[in-house]
Parts: sequence; structure tokens; C-alpha cells
Amino acid sequence: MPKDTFFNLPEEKRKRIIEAAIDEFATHPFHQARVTVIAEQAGIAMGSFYQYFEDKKDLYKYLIQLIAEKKLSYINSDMVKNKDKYDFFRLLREVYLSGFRFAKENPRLLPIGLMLLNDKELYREIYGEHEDLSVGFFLQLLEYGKAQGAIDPAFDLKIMAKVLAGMNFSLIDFIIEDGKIDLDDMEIINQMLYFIENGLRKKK
Amino acid sequence: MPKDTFFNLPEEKRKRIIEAAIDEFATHPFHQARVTVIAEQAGIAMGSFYQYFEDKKDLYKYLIQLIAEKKLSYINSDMVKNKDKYDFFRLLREVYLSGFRFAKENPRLLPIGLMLLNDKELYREIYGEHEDLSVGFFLQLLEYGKAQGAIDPAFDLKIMAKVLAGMNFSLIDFIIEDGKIDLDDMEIINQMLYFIENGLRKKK
DNA sequence: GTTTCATATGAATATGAATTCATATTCATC
DNA sequence: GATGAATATGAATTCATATTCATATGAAAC
Repeated sequence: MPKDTFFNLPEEKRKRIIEAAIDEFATHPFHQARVTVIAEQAGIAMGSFYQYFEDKKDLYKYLIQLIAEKKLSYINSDMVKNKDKYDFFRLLREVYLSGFRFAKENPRLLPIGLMLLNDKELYREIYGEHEDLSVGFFLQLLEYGKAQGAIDPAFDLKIMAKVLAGMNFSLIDFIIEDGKIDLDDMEIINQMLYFIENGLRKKK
Repeated sequence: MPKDTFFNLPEEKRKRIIEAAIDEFATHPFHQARVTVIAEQAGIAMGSFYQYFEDKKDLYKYLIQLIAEKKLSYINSDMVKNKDKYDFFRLLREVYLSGFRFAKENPRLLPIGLMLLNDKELYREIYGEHEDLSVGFFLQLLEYGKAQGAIDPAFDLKIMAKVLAGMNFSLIDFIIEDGKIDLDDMEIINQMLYFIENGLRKKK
């Protein structure tokens, strides 16, 4: 957690630092990201950086926390509160749409999360031995779908939770390949959902 | 490409170096992998390393090439030669099975490829602007399936190729999480294929 | 207007590799 | 077994950063 000195900073300066950090961590995995670049881009001296944070990891963890909170509030906002109104596939659609919208509005945050996920050691250090958050999330969702009788009972939900989480990342990957994909084009997400629905749905 | 000195080495020594490299690159992404560790584990002096290779990247690229060749020969072996006998879904099954078998027999090679895929810059340096090899592979396969009339025509094959490639990685991810997964247990792969087949198949 | 305290600074230092290089050793050839 | 070319060696160097530290600044307190 950053030191008090950081939180005492005028908001404008704090923002500059966070923005600089996002830029660097969005383009470099943790170990390659440079504190010097962050400090320079934020317009603070190297010494100041260590006035505000214990070390590079301190800032990084804080950033991850900010991102996680932001994303959670996204998903929670329109999804969870509708949980009892929507059927399973509608909920699933909402989850993917939330992710998609989040990606559109915060394009620089996604690569940060992806890179963390690829550094198992660091991931474990931050989240402990917790199961991957997003897998856990999909597992819950699938259990709800099973209870509703929407899902083919032949499926092992633990396996499928991981598959769905993986597909969510594929979706993000599409979006990240900047330029090539028109973010207003819902085709990708529709295709993916069509595929998933056919794949999971209980046969009559 | 390694220098002649490397290829002149007695096979035993060459193997020791490659094995040491596999160990290091399987547990560390390129930029974190240490030449010192590789040299030490192979039982050669640091200087010798630079007698054999231009630099760290030289060895790395060579290793990637070895792995790609090995994997290609795997997939080609029983898949491509049966292309005209099998229907699309059978072929797809063979592809996943090949990947699965390869993973079983070469567990240390998989993380190396995964980590490369996550380092877009390095990936581009090695493969140029080529589309991801495995996406291209699945695209071809899907086009074959479409020609056969096996696939729901509503799908955009480019999108689905990427989805399938992504799922292939999920599968590998399962396998890598060592210990937890019994490699003789075909359940994961069966579940995944069942899901994919339902998802893609043309409705009557 | 002097003292005090928190904060800011960037040059100096520490670190952890990659790479080089001067020297030692091996090996084939005569 | 003498010779030189190829190969092996690991200590020294370089390099790119992270981190520390001694000093400066500035604002509030008296």
C-alpha cells in the first residue's frame, strides 16, 4: 500500500502518477516496467517516487487493486442486481457485455490484467493461492445455470468455468488488437455468445 | 542460429545445453531467463556460451524452432494424412488429441510456447507479421468443415478460428497446472470437444 | 524572522544480469 | 613431442535499472 505521503498529495499530482503508471504497466510486464519512466512521465523526481511508495511492487499492487475495484463495480452494476430476473443465458450475455463495455471504456487497463495473469508467480503473490478470480466467477454463474436447468447436465462445471473464462480472454484479445477491430461492431461478441449458447444448452 | 562451434559439440554436451535451456525457459519468460543459470546447469563456462551462441536470443530462437518442428511433426503425423478420410469433427478431435498427447509427452515444452505467445513483441520478432500460426491452422480446418457442410453457416470463421485457438490454450493451461490433473483422464478433452461440437454444428 | 517539520530532489550507490576478453587448455597434424 | 588453430574458461566489464541518501525547499508554528 502506498505511503501516506502519496495520499496526501494534491489529487492532480496523484492522478499524473497513476496515469504514468498505467501507461508503463500497460505496455510492459511488471519486471520490464521502469520506475524511471513512470517518474519522468509523471514529472516527479526519482526520490519522490520512493517518498510515495515502498518500491515498484507497492505501486503495482495498488494499481491492480484499483483496476479490480473498477471492473468489479462494472460487472456488479447491471448484472448482479438483475440476477433473479434474468435467465442464465441472459446473465451470461450481460457478463460478456460488461466485459466488452469495460474494455471499450478502459482500453489501457486490459493489458495490465492480462500480463499479470501470465506471471503466475506474481499473481500468486498478489492473490495468494486463490483460484483465478474470473474462473470462480464463471463457476458460480454456471451453478446458477445448472440449478435453472438451462445447462446440459453432462458438463463438468469446473472445467467449463475455465473454458468460459478463457473465452472471455479471447474476447479481450480481439479488442486489444487495436485498430483492426471496430469496437462498435458487436459481431464478435454475438458470434461468441451464439457459439457458447449452442454449446452449453440442454438438449430437448 | 547457433554458431558452428555449437553444432560441432559432442551430442551429449549439446543435449545438456538444450536441456538446461528448456528448464530455464520453461520456468521464466525470455527476459527473465538467465544465461548464467543455463550455463551453470549445463556445466559449461559463461564464455563457452558465447562461443556457441551469438547471445541469449540466439539460443532462444533456436529452441523455439526445435519445439515448433517437433510439434508440427506431431500434428502432421496422424492428422493431415487422414484429412480426406475423416469428417470435420473427427479431424478437430484429432487435432486436440494431438495437442494433448504432445503435452503429455513434452510437458516442459508447453510453457515455453505459451510465454512466447504472451510476449507480442518477441513473437513478432520471431515470426514477423505472420498471423498467429495456430489461428491460421484452425482457420484452414474450419474452412474445410464449412465446405463439408458440417458447420453452422452463421459463423464468421475468422472469429471462430481465434476462439478455437484460444480454447486450445485453455486446454494446455489445464494440463500445465501439474499434479492436479490426471493426464490419463480424458474427461477435460471430451468435455471441451462436446461443447465445441454442439456449439459449431449446423442445425437441422 | 527564525525554527521545525514534512516533502522534494537528483546525484550517488547497489544490484543483477549480459557480454567481453585475456589467458589456459585441448587436439589434430607434422 | 612441437606447433598452431580451435575451443574453453571465468573473472572483469558494461549496462540498465532499482533504490538510497544527503541536501534543498517551503510552508506552518511560534
